[in-house]
Amino acid sequence: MAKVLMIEDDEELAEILSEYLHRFNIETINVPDPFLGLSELDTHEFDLVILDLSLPGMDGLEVCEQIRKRSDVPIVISSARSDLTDKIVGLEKGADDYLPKPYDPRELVARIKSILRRIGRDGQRGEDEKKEADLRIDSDTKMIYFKNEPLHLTAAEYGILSYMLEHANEVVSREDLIYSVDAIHEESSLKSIDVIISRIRHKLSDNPKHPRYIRSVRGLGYRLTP
Amino acid sequence: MAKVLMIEDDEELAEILSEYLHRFNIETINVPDPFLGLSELDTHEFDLVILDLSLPGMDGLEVCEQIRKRSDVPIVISSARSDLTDKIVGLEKGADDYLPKPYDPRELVARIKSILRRIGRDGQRGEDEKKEADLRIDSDTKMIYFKNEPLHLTAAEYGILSYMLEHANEVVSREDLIYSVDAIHEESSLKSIDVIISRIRHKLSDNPKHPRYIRSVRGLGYRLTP
DNA sequence: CGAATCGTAAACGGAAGGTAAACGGTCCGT
DNA sequence: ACGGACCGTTTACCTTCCGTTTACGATTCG
Repeated sequence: MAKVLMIEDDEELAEILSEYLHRFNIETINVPDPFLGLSELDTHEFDLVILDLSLPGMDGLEVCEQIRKRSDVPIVISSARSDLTDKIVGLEKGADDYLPKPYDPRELVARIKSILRRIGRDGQRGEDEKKEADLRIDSDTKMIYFKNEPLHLTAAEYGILSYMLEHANEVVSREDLIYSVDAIHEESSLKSIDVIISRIRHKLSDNPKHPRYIRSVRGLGYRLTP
Repeated sequence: MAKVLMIEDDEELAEILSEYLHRFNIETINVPDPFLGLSELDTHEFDLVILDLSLPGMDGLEVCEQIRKRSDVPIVISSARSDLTDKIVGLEKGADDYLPKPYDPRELVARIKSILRRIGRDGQRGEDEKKEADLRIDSDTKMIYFKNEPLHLTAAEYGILSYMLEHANEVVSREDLIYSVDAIHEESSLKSIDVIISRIRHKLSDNPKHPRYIRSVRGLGYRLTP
């Protein structure tokens, strides 16, 4: 069941679409205004966003930007305006598709399915298909590979990353790290960890705003999801 | 196995009914007086209440109101009085059915089954199929799962929710929480709890008007049913 | 009705996190 | 031993987060 956030002020239309989409295994949450939509995005995860452009209180394209600022979730713009410029600007702001109203719901479904298929997140991840971790450590050579490319790490970076790989998916505190990693002196400031984490993130191209690999757990430490 | 609370001062009758109902997969707890009944409701969950109207110490209709005040549990009134006004008042006070004594136990069973069926909580999901709780906590990874999706919680939210999970189905006071949750300062206003509860409810998509997971117990605190 | 309680949006501010830059110790090769 | 490359550490500054308070509407109680 794919989860979709629909930001649409015409609540009746939203209801109809919701019902229709549900028949195609797409679950929707409807919100009538963009601020609600953004806060919804902050608290729940969605596979896709359907965004109406003519919204109260905020320009639709602005909403698009705001969404893109906090997540990479696919966006389908639906709009009564069908001028080329709107379309272009929308797609430039980060939308994945642009659907001029009125449209046939079937087209909407088709486009959604297509986008979800393309990015491989239709919400029904096959059976137990286990995809290989991007981060892997070779116990013989003591090298760490990222997407099968060897990483070039300093001693402290290596120490932290290997420790976190051994404790994958767990929250690792800065204290844990400072005591367990040889290349870091125990009497150092905890802030050193932050700096080295930052450097590792950079080498993993991990955007700290929306980290994929090393996410910080406020007040506790960091968690690695390899 | 549906769980039913029977408030009935004729203990012999209660015993007989209990036995009978048990044959139809209905488990009952008997209490002879209304105060015991209400406190039982505060501490345990029931699928339905059978309430005798001629009770010692409190008017039956008053009991009905009190029950309705703290829960939406279905109520079947059973009464020796069979005047129309009693019946009407009873149903107005929130009862779901009214059964004049004497009645055939078979009718009682039929009515109970009917009510449970209507609200989709007959307590017997398949055979021994264990209903999995929607909320689950993994203490290793410090994550709480909701319908098998990990929740993104802040420290205070996590603290409150995990505490309430440890005390599931009990009423937890704001004082308990403020004292037990690290992320909340003890000197804070109790109102902070309300706000964070509200945020948790939102993340659980729990409608506060008819909460499924976190219900407030006026004047006492909150109760979590995972 | 008024008073108490609850729900929650909004705003605030202290604390935590991100990271660039500077600093300084260690390890080289020459 | 000298100078420089390397890198762990500290500092400083900025941003973001989130617990808390406040305010107001809704609901409930007596």
